[in-house]
Parts: sequence; C-alpha cells; structure tokens
Amino acid sequence: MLKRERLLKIVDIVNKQGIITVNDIIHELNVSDMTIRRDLDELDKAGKLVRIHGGAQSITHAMDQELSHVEKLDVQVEEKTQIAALAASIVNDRDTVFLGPGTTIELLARHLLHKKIRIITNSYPVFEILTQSDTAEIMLIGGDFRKNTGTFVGPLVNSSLQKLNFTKAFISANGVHNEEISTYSIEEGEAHQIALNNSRSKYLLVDHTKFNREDFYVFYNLHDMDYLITDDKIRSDVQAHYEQYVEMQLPQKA
Amino acid sequence: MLKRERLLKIVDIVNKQGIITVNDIIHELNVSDMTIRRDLDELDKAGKLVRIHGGAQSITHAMDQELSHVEKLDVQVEEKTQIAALAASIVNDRDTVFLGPGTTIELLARHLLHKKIRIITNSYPVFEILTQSDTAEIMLIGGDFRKNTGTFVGPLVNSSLQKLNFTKAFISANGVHNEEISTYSIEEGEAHQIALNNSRSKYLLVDHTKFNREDFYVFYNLHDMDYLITDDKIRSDVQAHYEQYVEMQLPQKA
DNA sequence: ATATAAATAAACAAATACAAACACATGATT
DNA sequence: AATCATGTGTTTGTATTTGTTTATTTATAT
Repeated sequence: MLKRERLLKIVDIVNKQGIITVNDIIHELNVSDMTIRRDLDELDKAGKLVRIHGGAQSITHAMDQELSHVEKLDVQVEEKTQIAALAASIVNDRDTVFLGPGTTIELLARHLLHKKIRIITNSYPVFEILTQSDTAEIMLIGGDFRKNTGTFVGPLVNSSLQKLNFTKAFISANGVHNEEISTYSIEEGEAHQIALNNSRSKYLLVDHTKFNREDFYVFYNLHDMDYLITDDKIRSDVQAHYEQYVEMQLPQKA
Repeated sequence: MLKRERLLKIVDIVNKQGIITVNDIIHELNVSDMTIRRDLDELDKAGKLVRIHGGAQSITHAMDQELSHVEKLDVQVEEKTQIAALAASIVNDRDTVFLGPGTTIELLARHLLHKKIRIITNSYPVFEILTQSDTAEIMLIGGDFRKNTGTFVGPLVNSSLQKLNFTKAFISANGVHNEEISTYSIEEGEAHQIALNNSRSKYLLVDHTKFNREDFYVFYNLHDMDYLITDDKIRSDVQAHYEQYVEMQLPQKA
C-alpha cells in the first residue's frame, strides 16, 4: 500500500470516528506503531487532524472541546460581556455603526446580529461574526492585513474611512490615562482616530483594568469622547476621577 | 508501443483506479521503472495526474484530500483545477498579484500559499484561504459586502483599486462572447475592470463552458487581455475562433 | 508522591523509490 | 551516409520510507 493511500485512510477513519488510538490503526492497516506515529505527526502538521497522546482526533472533534477553552483564554471575559451588552442596548435600527478591533467589540458584534443596521469595521474577527447576520448590511474596510491582531490598517483603510460618516463608533483601547487614550500600534490608532472623527457619537469601551495605564500610541482625547462604557468592578475613586473628562456608563450593580 | 499510447493508457488506469503504484504500471505495460517515472513526471507537469512517492493519483482522487465538501459540489471542478494549476505556474516570487472572486480563483489561491508574493483580492473566500499563508503578504480590498458571492464591491473598492498597480491580475468571468467578457453584476465588473487596467499582465481564467455565453454586464474586451487560460475540453473550433482575439493557454493534451 | 505501564522520540539499519548521467537504439533530417 | 533528436534502459549514487532497538517522556494506579 502506498504511503499516501495510508494517510488518506487514516484521515477517513479519524473523521468518521472522531477520535482514534494508534493501536486501532495498527490493527486496521497492519503497519508498525512508529510508522503510524510518524503518519499522525505528519497529518497533524498538515492540519488534517489533531495529534493527541496515544492517538488522534478529527479537527471538528478537537474544536468542540477547545471552543470553550479558547473563549476562556481571554481575560476579563465577564466584564467585557457586561460592557458589550450595555453598548448593544444603545444601538438602534437604522444606525450606521463603526466597530473597531478587539475582543470587547467582538462580543458587541454578537449582540448586533439581528438589528437592522449598517455596520462598518476594519476587524477581521468582527467581520467574520457579522457575516452570520441576515439583517445587517456589512462593510469591511480593507487594506494591509495584520495577522497577529486580525486588523486591517494602512493608507487604504485611512482613506476609505475618511469618506464615511457614522452615527455611532465603538472603539476599544489598551490604556486610558487621564485624558489620553492609547493603543499599541500607530497604524491602528490612526484608523481609530479617523473613524471617531467621522462619527456623530463616540463610544469608548474599556474594562476596569485599562484605567491609569498607558500604551505606545495616544490616538484620542477622552474629552472628545461622548461616552465611556466600562464594567462595575471599577474602583469608585477611579470612576470619580474619570467622570470629570467624560460621561461614564456602567451596568447596574447586581 | 508508442509513447503517446502508453501515456494515454497510464492516465486511463489512474483515472479508473484513483491511485496506482509504479510497479502496477510496470507489470501492466512491460517497460522499465525509470520510463514509468519519467512518464508520471511528465503527466504530472501536464496536470493529468498527481505524482506521489511510489506512484500517482488521479486529479479527482487528489482533490478529495484538499477540497472541502462544499467545494466539491461546484461544477467543472476538474477543469477548474487544471486551469488553476496552470495559472499558478505562471506566478513568480516577488510578483504583486490581484485575484478576483470565483471558485476557479479560489483554487488558484491554494496553489499560491507558499510563494513569496504580495496578493491583493476583493474576494472574501480567497482571502480566507490566503490567511493560511505565512510567506505571502496579503491585502484585502474592502467595501460593501455581497453575501451571496462573498465579494467586496462598491465605490470604496473601486477607489482603493485605483491606487494600486499589479504585475499580474487573474480574473474569472461568467461569459465570453467574441470580444466581450461579461459577468452578472455591474459592481463586480467595475472592480474587475479597474484591477485589470492597473495590471501589467492580464489573465482571464474561464473553463470551456463559458465560451459563446453572455452575461449581464460586459466589463472588458478580450483584445485587451494578455492571456486566456482554459481547460482542454474546449472544442477545437471554438479554440481556433478565440485565438484570433487573445493568446490562449491550455494544459497539455496527453 | 512514587512506582508501573504505556506511549513516544531518537538513532540506526534495511529496503525501496528516486534522480542524474550515460549508453544504445530508432527514426527523421540533411 | 552522417547527423541529430528522441525515447528507452542501465548504472550509480542519493533520498525516502519503514521497522527495530533503546532511551525518554507521559499517563495511571497505588
């Protein structure tokens, strides 16, 4: 039997069974254990299956288990969920909404799937979520793709954003320090800035850990924001301090 | 036995069996192993089969591994695979390539994953495939999203494309009728047109079923294309007719 | 936590497949 | 007839694949 034939068979079996042991395959195909192991490693590297100790899983099977895990990888999920829900309640039908990148905004996007609105974003994950909607009109601002953050940036993004006006813009940030709102990359900050300038109402979505922290590039002034939405774990003195700059919105304390 | 005769026989056997070893063919045809290997290499280069260690696979058999189930539902997959393979061989490292929408182009994108090139596209499926590459630099031209075709269109796309120049542009179409190349939507056609105008070399990728068919919007003239790549199922009189307009490229007939 | 068994990785050896170079044969071209 | 291109087989060295052996790591049960 050809090697390729064997590999195909293994993938078939794994896809059918979901999960399989090395010994299962040995009995099925009559080759040595090391060959199977080498096959599984190769198929794993090729993305055809997921190698596990003692055998392998099909891609879908592995994803089922990991999905909850991945979602938990993010920090402050609970707080961000709160923020997203509150922000979503502000969006009305017929709004033209800009959504920036970031996990908080992704959670917000999930809430907007069934609204009759127009959504513009430069974030690939946000866009992916929005493609599931059948009521919202979606526009992705494309340009250079930053694979690590899943964001589109650069001159093409900036010049496209210049041409558009929004009723509401939702932006997240890495740091809020007095009046300064900052993020880790100049290019992303520039896009944020343009989107905010062209929006009637400007919303900053940050969880409580972002306050009194600075990041590399300052892209906006808190004075010029209309609302800041955060979670209820914020310290009251911090909240009091920042209320001099901008109107803050928090979910009801339970 | 003539060489041509032997090659045809090999293709026949492979297509019937799906997968075959070099030794199988030796016993069947009574020639030396090296001759068979040379034959298989030749047939592989011509896109008639896929060479693997120890033997060969038929095109369809090889696709079973690479293509998702949805993609297999597409019509003329085999022809489009041929076209995509041929087109991919034209792309060199350091090219700046534009890829339009369409399943043929999606197949082409798979072939480009490991090249050191810059790729620009306005097709979401193409972009999704390309995100798997770690050698290619990717740019998605964003704008209004057409969910049914997965394509970005509209003024934002057009003005972005105006700013970019490509070394090679690969475009598909729904109909080719004499000099007229047509597609089903004005907006997509406009984007095609701009991309082609800004490309040094212009390639039209259409399978044989698209000839002498018209669609709604004529977006380009065959005269202004540099190359037309199609499959070998095209009728020779049709081929002869269209060769007056443009240089045609077909995979080698065995 | 420690001991035990299972699974794995690494190194090696044998078999098989392969690629390149060469030589010979055939048939076409001049 | 001499020359050339093409196709084929042979030889030789290389690369790939596979199984075996030996450590090492990982899982599991006490």
